[in-house]
Amino acid sequence: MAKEAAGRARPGRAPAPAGRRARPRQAEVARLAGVSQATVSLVLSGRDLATGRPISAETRAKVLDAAHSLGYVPDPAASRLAAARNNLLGVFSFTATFPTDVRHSYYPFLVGVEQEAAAQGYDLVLFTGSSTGGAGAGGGALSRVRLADGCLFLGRHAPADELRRLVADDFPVVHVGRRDEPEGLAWVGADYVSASREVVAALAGLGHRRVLLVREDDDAPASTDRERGFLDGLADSGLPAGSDAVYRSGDPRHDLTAERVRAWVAEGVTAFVAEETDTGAAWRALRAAVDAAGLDCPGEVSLALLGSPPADLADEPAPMGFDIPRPALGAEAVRLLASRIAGGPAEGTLVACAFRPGATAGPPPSPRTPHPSS
Amino acid sequence: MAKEAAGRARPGRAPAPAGRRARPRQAEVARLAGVSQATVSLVLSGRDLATGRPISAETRAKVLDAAHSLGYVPDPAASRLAAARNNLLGVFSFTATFPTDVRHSYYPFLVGVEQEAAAQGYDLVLFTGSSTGGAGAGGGALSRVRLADGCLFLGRHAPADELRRLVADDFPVVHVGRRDEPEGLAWVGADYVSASREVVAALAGLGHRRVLLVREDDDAPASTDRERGFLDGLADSGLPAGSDAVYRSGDPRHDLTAERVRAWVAEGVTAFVAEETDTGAAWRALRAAVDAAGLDCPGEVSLALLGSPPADLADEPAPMGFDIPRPALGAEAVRLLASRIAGGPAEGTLVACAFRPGATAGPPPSPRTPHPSS
DNA sequence: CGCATTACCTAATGCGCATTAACGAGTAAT
DNA sequence: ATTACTCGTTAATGCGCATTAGGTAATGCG
Repeated sequence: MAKEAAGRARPGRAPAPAGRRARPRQAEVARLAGVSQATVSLVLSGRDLATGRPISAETRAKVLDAAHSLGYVPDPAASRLAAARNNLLGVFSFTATFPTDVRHSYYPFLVGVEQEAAAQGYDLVLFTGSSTGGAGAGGGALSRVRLADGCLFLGRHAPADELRRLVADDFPVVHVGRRDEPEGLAWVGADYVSASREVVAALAGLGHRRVLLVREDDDAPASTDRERGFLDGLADSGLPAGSDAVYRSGDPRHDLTAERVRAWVAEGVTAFVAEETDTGAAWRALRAAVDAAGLDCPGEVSLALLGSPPADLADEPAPMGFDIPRPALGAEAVRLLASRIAGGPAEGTLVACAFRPGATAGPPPSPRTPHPSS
Repeated sequence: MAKEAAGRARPGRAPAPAGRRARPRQAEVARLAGVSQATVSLVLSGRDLATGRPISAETRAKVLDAAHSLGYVPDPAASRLAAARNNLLGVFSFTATFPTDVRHSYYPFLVGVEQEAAAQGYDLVLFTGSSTGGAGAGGGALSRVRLADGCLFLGRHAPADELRRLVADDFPVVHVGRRDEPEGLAWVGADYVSASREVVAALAGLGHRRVLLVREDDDAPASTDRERGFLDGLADSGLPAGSDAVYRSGDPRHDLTAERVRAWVAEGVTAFVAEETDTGAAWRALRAAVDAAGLDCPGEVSLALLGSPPADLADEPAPMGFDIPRPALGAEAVRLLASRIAGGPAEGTLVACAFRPGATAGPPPSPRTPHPSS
């Protein structure tokens, strides 16, 4: 082609402003060590040992010395471009700003993520949904995320379309939390169904025959799974699992009054179960209503929470329920992501929750007065 | 050289596994639009308009259409490699894990950082010091950081050698907090000297003649600045500013006893000032000792804190002192970093703190009993 | 009508690194 | 001694994008 024209055009970047000594490149290391750049790359990436690539110990030493004396550090952007990987894992959270808010706290997840990432030889990079800077064309999340080899998404507010897009491009993505929406999305989630079922089984085992679930008006998988587990649990124990076993309210704090609780108790309900949410509204409302109704908790009614109590109620007696193994979930997510990066399948994984006996449940009161259901 | 050999070797990356349709490149956009890749780059980066580069409106439209219909998103790694910039700002914090701990909370800074970054058209990327993954050779921080165009460093635990290295490589770095150590490091800091001085002036203005500073055994600039401001403030008001005006303890909780406080008061000290630290140890110890000594706070002794009270003491009466304008500091840091990226100088900037009258300081007790000092 | 502009666009090149075909130098086998 | 390898290293190439020197067609000027 125009090969003979070579030498005429001289585009590319202008040389760095004089006086600025730039960071050393592999080429400099190579020159100092008296070898080629390719050898430097082989040695420094350890690909020689791993793939049984033959590099003499002497050359290795020369290269490593040179790299060390120059203080060589690889350019992650170049690595990613050339090798399509740079050992970086992205973590994307869609909180308002930084994932620093303790209430929404992703923190426990992140602990597990961090540990497992380190174990797998990955470094972490965090992205947030808020900064909608001016990164040229394209959506905010989409572009930044590709700096890393793969990305974890936290929180139910992960925008479906961006996720869909990443999945379509076959970019390794793992969502923390069960999620069906974008077909082909990998996720890890807590097994709310089994855990909720277990809680109901425990209550039934204590002798409760009428158990009521209090939930908010939200159709996230996290909520529906709990309800399903609850109903399954009732069915398991042969208890009535009709729709009147679930009380659903958009504003429990308002709707869940002491009178209502008393009415339920009069009908024969001996145990209440609340779903866990960000705010813990259902649980708070339930506790408050039971208190207001003057009912003794482990004595007259039993309570359970399908999750962990909010942080600010940590000093109250632990409710019966289950704990989400958040660090384990995070770690599992990293493992799955690593597998995806390596070309593994995009599967969904459930992690079991730990049952918590707590101190808010006991046998139903008195010689059980049979209330003929219906 | 071996130019005639061209065509024989066919290295480079293996083509993507069949079936995986990859993310679109500029080349695809170009093909669809019927123009060259270079034109696509020009149009999409807006460099045509900015630099008065002549691109016909028709071509622009064709390119933009094509890009949109393909859902093109730029690869940040490639951008960074080619242009040495990708509109990403790094934020590096050296907390144990993620910057989620409320106590060390960098949160207020980050709020400002985030706002200003968005305003300047940058997106943010967070790094943490903990993940010491296996990113090949080289230090953890050093490599990751270069993904971004520049980086903010938070916290006094930023490792000096890595910072030095980045500065030496002329990588744009701004440290949040005054810092002299690596020569040529840009920083933004709060003006503790002036603020502390102001607090002392306020106490002197109330009539106090003997004021004592309680500080921890730490030589970070944040501490020494406060001491200097304190001493300057004493000098300003003509008060004795000898070394006995400062009580320094490695473990205030232990050393700062009620007896000691009583002794100081007997010597004529009427006001105490504590430095602010991560833990708030000095302030806690001071409060506790004064309480234990049975001294009424605004009445018999005045107290001041050179900073903001720890979060868990937020409901106590606000101490006299000053507040660090953390969001403003964060914003200023971003401005400075942007300037550095654009080639600006590596300067240090002080931001003024806001004086807080509080409720822990009043006039000294009684008809001032002149205690001949010494 | 010939030459200089001007307006638009493209070819060519490199950023820093990973990858791989191929080559030179030994060594073993035939 | 020639072939057949193995070992150690390098040259060449491209990742996806930005950049810049030209090139080409349309226009201005005398």
